[in-house]
Amino acid sequence: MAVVKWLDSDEMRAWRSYITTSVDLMKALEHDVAPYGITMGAYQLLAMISEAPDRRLRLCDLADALRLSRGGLTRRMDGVLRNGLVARVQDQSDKRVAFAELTTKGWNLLKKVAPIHLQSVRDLMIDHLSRAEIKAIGNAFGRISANLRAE
Amino acid sequence: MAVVKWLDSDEMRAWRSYITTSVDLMKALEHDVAPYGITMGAYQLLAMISEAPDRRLRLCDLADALRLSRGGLTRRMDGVLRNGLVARVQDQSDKRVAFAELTTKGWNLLKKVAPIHLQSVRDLMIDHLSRAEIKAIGNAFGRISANLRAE
DNA sequence: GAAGAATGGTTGCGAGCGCAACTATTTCCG
DNA sequence: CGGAAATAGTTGCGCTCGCAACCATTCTTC
Repeated sequence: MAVVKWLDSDEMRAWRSYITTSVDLMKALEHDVAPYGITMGAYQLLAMISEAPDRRLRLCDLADALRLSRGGLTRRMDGVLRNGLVARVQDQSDKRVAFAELTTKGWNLLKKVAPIHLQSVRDLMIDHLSRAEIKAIGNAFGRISANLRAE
Repeated sequence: MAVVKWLDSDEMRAWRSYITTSVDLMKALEHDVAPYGITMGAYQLLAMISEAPDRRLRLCDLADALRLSRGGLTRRMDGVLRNGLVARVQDQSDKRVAFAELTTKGWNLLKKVAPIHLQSVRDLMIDHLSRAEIKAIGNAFGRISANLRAE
């Protein structure tokens, strides 16, 4: 095995600041939506469904979008089902399939929380970045993501 | 409350690619060290201690560095203690305090896994970025982090 | 120097999630 | 058509971690 090339100081700074900041950032986002009685996990679930046609999504696709295992999704669904934010709808043509569908209550909550969350994203990240940095981050992470999925 | 300004397409791309890629990236890093019988959590713990003077660190400082609650650290310590990678050393002058100290076994494992992890970081992220992107990410996340800690 | 506050660490409890095994349904092919 | 393989979702188990209550020790203040 070839000797691994260590990170130089720019690379190290990028890596470390990225890793540690990401953890802090996620906690801060979580903290900001907590007063509305919702976790970021549930928020992202609602947000995903809301963008789908008819505001419903196959559980399977939802799991992929949320980067959850199928079992993990079942558990996350438990919460939002119990709170009446989402309904579980059985597919009539393929009886293996079920959909998660946003309820009125879920939709109302999402409409209320989305601006809060958006403001967090601005305050904690986006508004601290120059246009060039925003583009750089979009490009960089887009490329990293494409490579991850290709592996 | 003022109307929130929605994200434009560059901002949205930056935000979304950052969020989703980060999750995927963490899982990939976890996957790459798993064959060596270690989790990223334990790896980061070992790495933190290894950088401290005498390769020992107060539990309290370790928890801060790892972004864990004190309880969370106790649990993460359980694992590495059981595996003999780290020793728990009581402070003699202040009997409330304990240190985590790298054992020879822990140090050897770290030496073995560090190049593997480093290679992952390069393959999955750093080597996909231009020098300008690396600097942009270092600057951007450094600034975001400073703001988070200031709040 | 004694009472109360602050600090460091652990523990019980519960939430979130991955994995593997399981059931139900559908598809694929000989 | 019929049986094997694939697909969708759930469940039991285990791991990680935050929170709050708790104990021990040290510091502060009068």
